[in-house]
Amino acid sequence: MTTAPHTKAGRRGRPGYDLESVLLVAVKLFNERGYDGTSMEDLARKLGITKSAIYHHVPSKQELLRLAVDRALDGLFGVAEEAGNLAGPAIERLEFLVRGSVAVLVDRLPFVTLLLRVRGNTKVERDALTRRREFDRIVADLVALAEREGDIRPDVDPAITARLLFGMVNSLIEWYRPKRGDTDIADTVARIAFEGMRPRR
Amino acid sequence: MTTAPHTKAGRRGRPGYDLESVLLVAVKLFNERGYDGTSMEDLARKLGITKSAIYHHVPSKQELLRLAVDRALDGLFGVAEEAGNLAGPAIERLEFLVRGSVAVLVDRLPFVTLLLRVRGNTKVERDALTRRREFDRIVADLVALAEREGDIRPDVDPAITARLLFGMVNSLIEWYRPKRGDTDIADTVARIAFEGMRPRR
DNA sequence: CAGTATTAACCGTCCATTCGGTCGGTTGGC
DNA sequence: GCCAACCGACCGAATGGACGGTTAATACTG
Repeated sequence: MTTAPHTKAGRRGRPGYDLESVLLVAVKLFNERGYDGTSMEDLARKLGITKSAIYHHVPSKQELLRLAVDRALDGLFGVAEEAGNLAGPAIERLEFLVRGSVAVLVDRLPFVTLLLRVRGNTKVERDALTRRREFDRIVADLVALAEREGDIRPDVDPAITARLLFGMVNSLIEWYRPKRGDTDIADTVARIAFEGMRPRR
Repeated sequence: MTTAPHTKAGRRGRPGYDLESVLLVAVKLFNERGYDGTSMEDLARKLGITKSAIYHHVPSKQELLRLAVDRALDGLFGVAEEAGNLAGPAIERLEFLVRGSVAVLVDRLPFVTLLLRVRGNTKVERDALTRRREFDRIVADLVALAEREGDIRPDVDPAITARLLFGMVNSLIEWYRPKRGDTDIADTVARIAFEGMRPRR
């Protein structure tokens, strides 16, 4: 099945795909079959154009990947910065960060999905992993601070708590598919994470 | 860097790798670079033998993958069955299932890691995904039952609670590396999951 | 205990196909 | 007539896999 080239109106030149629309289809395909499992020929077929036409929009396959993961990382660092500028106890900033991360995850689902599957084979992937680890460290520091403030249980290594917390958050990419009319997923995640799985009494 | 062929003593034929030892190295490599990102030549180089020698042990690259993911799935279904045969409230069986899953995850870390990254490109991968979904359904049913018994908060869709719970559990493959002397990770996970992140009072 | 099967691991070479990518030329809407 | 989108032919390298022959251990036999 091919994807129709949805050209934005009011553009010069011959209508068809632009970089943005190519990227969207590419990322979707990368997520379905894996980056290495998707050939440029596969992508071309899906787009309904030839392989060489893709190279008019983007210089390399790696560049497609870079554009995608950067979009995810920029979103995550955006909320991390917001959370850092906040006042109040660490636990509240942490909850803000969790809710914000979920929002980014949902809003840029295909991009974050791709990011979280990067292995580190090439420079582009290693750079992405480096930035991602930076983000993880911000989270870990915040959890550690919240523990020192007495709002996170002290009998578990805060680094592990942070991992488990964002393990839960990041799992969204595996199963969450936004539907209109469903309750706010960020709220659900925050509730399970911060209030626990058991019923409140 | 090549891996030394650790032959078990008292075996017939020329010493060297057998299927098991090839599989171990292969799975490790698949996890580092991704299945599609690892060529049989890469694997051969790592093993210190030629590519054709690998095909003496295994008929295809896909078969290596099948062996690996089956080992993971067999482990998970093992504890699922155990949990099913248990008596007592659903919440207790669920905790048993979580602890058991963590144990399998840690014990068969490389195999489960590979399983959780399978995309569904080939028949082998689709079969694995089918079995995995079966396991997820078992978990979801158990969570739903525990909710009906009043031990899981009713204001969140049990299917989502199940996803988040095992999202947390499965995240172990991304960061947990067993070290001797550290506290039982299954216990830590169960505590965070069932008692929550906040301090007990 | 010598010699011979038997067994399993391994090598070298080859092959059809697919890979990411290049290049010069063409098409079609503003 | 400008310009972005696109085509088709092509390239060198890498891919998974096939195949026939070789080597080094143990097991069986007289």
